[in-house]
Amino acid sequence: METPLISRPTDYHQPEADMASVARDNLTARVYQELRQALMEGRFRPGHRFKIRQLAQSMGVSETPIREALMQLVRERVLDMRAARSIAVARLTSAQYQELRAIRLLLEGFAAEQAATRITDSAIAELRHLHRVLTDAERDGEWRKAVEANWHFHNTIYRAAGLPELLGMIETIWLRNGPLLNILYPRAVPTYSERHQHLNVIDGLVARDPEAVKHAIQADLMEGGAKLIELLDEIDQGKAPLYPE
Amino acid sequence: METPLISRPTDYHQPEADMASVARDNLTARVYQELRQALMEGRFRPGHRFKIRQLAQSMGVSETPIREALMQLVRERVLDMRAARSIAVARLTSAQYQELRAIRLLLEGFAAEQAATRITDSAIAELRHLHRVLTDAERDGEWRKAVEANWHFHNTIYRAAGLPELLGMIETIWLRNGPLLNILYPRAVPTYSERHQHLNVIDGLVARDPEAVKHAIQADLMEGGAKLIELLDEIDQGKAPLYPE
DNA sequence: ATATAATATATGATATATCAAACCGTCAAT
DNA sequence: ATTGACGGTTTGATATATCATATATTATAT
Repeated sequence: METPLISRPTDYHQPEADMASVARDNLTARVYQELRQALMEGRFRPGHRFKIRQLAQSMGVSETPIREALMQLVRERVLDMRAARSIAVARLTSAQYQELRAIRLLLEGFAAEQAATRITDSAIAELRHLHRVLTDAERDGEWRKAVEANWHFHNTIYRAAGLPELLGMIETIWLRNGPLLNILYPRAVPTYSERHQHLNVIDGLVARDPEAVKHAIQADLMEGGAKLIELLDEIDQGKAPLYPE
Repeated sequence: METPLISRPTDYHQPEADMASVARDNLTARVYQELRQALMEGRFRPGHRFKIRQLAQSMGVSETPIREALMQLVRERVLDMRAARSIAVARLTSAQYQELRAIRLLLEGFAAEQAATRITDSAIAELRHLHRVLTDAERDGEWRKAVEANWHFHNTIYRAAGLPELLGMIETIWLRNGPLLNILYPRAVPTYSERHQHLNVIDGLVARDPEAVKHAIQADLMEGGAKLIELLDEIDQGKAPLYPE
């Protein structure tokens, strides 16, 4: 079910044999990054319970860095701590998803706007490639790959905005959406009115037209989320299961 | 210099004598809240270094909850960890302040808009009171009190929006501004073109006019931050000290 | 007296032991 | 068969010991 996390043993009490290992950065940060990536990739479902000792063993570190990384994800509301005895991947209600989407419209719209005048031609070329990966993956039903390519597409734009604080906030929201999106995507594949909004985004970037890029990004978020919200509403009302058989 | 944090001893290994103490919530959360409040109130300056052991002793708990709370604030960029050997209150450059302000214009503008149609009359009455506290404090040069009243004014509006995710993000940004704002406020007291924007905010709320409230809030942020940015630019260029005398 | 090496100290990072409460299963009573 | 009490187990919470490195201090050589 859940793919086990890669184990990266680094015996703290024994002298390090591997001299090549640069920047022995702390274990908490590594655990945090691994968990973050795993969650973004949908390797853990909403509601999946994490156990500190179990993770510690599977990642080959002690409980301390595990606990610290988990608590940081709890603070970001990526994980949820209920009943003071369970740490689990947060579930998103339809209302929460919609609130986050409203925030995304603002933040990602702004980032897109800023990117329009700063993005490089090579980044635009990368976007064309990523969009092709996305559509190919969707055609082949490779949902995980499609979700990943979509994120890379958006992330490439937002990075071009050159606003690190903004980028951090946007990434956190995507991370919170990750588990749900990966699970539900096959049942809520976006349909586009006529032309895929990504193409409008690219056109706007080529023209260095902030307003056009902003609108295309916002339209993309709305069109891409419409089916998901329908499905989420059904799930919230018990009409559809979160995990179909 | 720095006011010591209130010590709240709770000997974990001894049976609790105080039966009245409800909800023995965890120490990490308490430490986190205390630090957050202290930072919001400007009780620690930008650059102030925290020491885990020292805090542990002054707050009467072990190092674990202290460290955990600090690391969570680091994750939120309220604190800054440099050189892997020091945890300090983050310094904000003028560029960072301005980026955060651009984000605030969006988020707080949206929150204000939403609040306009949901706020209660009693909350509006509270706003009138808070604004009076603010102007009185400014008249008397009680800067800390003015900063606090200003935050309560804004927070009251944003809470009325009824959007918990949005509120959390806004609070985090204010928290990040807290230390700097409290230190620099006396040297960068906002001046208002003609009428204090808070009064326009209140008028807009009374009229339940989302657009008016949004514009007044955004104008308030701009006017309130203008002098601060001038000062920050001077500090960044070394023309003015961060801490005078 | 200055500069460099040696030593001591401080501090964050990690591992681990212990605690208390929640959880789970068993078994007896009705 | 259902329910409830009891005891063991699991699990997060906290405290603490130990480690490694950065920093400060002292000592020694020139």
